[in-house]
Amino acid sequence: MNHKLTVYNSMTREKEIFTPIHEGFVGMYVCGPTVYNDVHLGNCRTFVSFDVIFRYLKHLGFKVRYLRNITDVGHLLDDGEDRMLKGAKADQMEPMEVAQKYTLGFHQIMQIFNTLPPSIEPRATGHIPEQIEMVETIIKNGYGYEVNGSVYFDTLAFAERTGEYGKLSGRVIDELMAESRTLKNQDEKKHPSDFAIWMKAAPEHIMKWNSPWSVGFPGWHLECSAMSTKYLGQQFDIHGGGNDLKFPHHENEIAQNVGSCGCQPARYWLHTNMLLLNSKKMSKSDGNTISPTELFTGESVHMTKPYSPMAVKFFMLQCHYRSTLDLTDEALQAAEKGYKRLMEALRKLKKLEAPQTAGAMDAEINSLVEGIYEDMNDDFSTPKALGTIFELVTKINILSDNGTEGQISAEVLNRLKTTLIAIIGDVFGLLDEGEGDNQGTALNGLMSLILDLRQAARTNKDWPTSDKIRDGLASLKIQVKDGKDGSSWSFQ
RNA sequence: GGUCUCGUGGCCGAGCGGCUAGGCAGAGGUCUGCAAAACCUUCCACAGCGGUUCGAAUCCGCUCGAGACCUCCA
Repeated sequence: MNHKLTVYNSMTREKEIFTPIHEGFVGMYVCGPTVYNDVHLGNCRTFVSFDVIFRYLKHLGFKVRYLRNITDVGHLLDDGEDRMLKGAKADQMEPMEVAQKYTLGFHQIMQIFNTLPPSIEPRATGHIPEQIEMVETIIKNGYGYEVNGSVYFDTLAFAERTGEYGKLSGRVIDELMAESRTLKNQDEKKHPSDFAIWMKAAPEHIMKWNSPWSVGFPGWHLECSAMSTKYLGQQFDIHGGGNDLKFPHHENEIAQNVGSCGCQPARYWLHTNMLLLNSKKMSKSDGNTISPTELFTGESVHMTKPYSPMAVKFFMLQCHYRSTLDLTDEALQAAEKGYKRLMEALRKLKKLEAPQTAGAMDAEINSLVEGIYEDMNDDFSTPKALGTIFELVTKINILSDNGTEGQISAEVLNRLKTTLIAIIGDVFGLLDEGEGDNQGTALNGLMSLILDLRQAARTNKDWPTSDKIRDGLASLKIQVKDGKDGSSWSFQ
C-alpha cells in the first residue's frame, strides 16, 4: 500500500507531506500535564489525539519514540504556588507528594481511555542539570542575561539576529512590547517580552536547586527544550501540544532551542484544539467544568447519565483534532449509540465465515478499506475515517444477515477483518466494553445456561417465565437480544 | 484594543470549486409471542448580503454571531 501521509504544520500553516528526518523513524514530543491538580478533560482530548497519532505512525511501520513530559516544577508558581502551599499545608504534603499523587491519577485516567504510555515520560525535576546547562549555552550565545540571580532570555537580541521570534504564533516583537504595559514585575527585564529561564527562589519557595546564578528553579518553558534535546536530539520530527500552548510556551521553547543550538527543534508542529462544554470554554470559576470521573459516573449537573470511557473516546474521535469540540449531553448520547453500533458490527465481522466463491461486493469493499487509509493519511482525520468505517458497517451487517457466499471473496474478507480490527483496536484504541464473550468463562457459561432455559420456556410458549428471565436480567443491566438465530446478551 | 479561528439539516460533525460524508434523532419497513434490540431504506443543510466563476458550503468583500490566544492554561 502506498501511504502518503500529510500533516498540518502550525508553523507553515499548511498541510505538508510527512517526511521523517531519519527514514523509518519518528521522534515525537508532546507537552504533558502539570501535575498539581486532577487531570482536566481537555488535557485528555489532547493526549487521546496524540495517542492516535502515535499509534497510527506505528501502524504504518514507523519506529516511533514518543516523549511526553511531566511538569512538576515551574508551573507551581505565582498564585499556583499559594494554592500549592495551602494544599500542602492542609494535607501535610511535600510538593513531590502532590506531584506523585496527581501523576498517578493522570496515568489512571490515561489508562481508562486506553491510551498507550509514551516511550519516555521525563520529569522536569529530574532534568535540572540539563536545564542549567542549556541556560549556560544560551548565555554564552548572547541570548541570555543575568539580573539579581535570575536569568532572562533576550528576545530582542534573538529577534534581531535570527528573525525567528513570534513565527509560530504570528506575533511581532513591537506588538509584544505594546501589550506588555500592564504587566507587573517587569523591572528586571531589558524588554517586556523577555522571559525567565532561571528564577532566583524567594526564601519561602519550596522547590529550589543550586545553580551558577542563584539557588532557584528553572523557567517555565525550559524543561521541554532541555528534555526534547536530550532524548530526541536537537532536531526531531513532530512537536505537539494544545493550541493554547503556542504562545508563549512553544514560541519560547523555539527561542531557547534556536538560541542554544542554532536550529529549529521540530519539523512539524501539531496543535490540538480546545474542548468546549456546552459551547463554552471549561472554567472552574463559573462552574462550566466536568472531570473525566464525573463524566464516567454521571455525577454532574451537565449530564443526565453516565458515559463510558470508550463512548467518550469515540465522541472525541468523531471530531478532527484541529477543530473545537463541543461536549454536550445530547452529543454524547448520540456518540454512545454510534459506538455501540460500531462494536456490534465488529463482533459480527469477526464471526463471518470465509466463503468459497468470488464476491460481488469485493471492489466496493476494497475501495472503502483503502479509503480508511486515505482518510487517516489526511492529517490523521479520524472523523473521515469513521465515516468510511460506518459505510463498511452497513456492508458487514448485510453480509452478516445474508451470508458471505457470492458476496465477498475470502481474500477481501480477510483484508476487511485485518484492517478494521487494526484500525479500531490498535490505532483508535477503542475497546469493546459491551462484549459478553470476554468476561470470563464462568459468566459465559452461566449466561448461556440462563438463555437456554429461557429458550426452552419460549419454545413451550411459557411467556411469563421467559419474560421474568428477560426482565430480571435487564434489572442487572444485562440486555437480552432476541434475534433470528436465538438470543444473545450484552452489558448495557 | 491586538492576533487568529469558526459559523453546515432537530443535535453532533466531515467537506477546501463541480460528484451521497458519517453518527444520533425523525419517518417508512424487516424480524418478532409481546417488548426491546438489531438491521434495511429514507426526509431535512450550508448565518446574511454582495462579488469572482460556465459552476461556490468551498474563493474574495462586507454585515451579524460564536470562540481561542495576548506570559497559569491541553
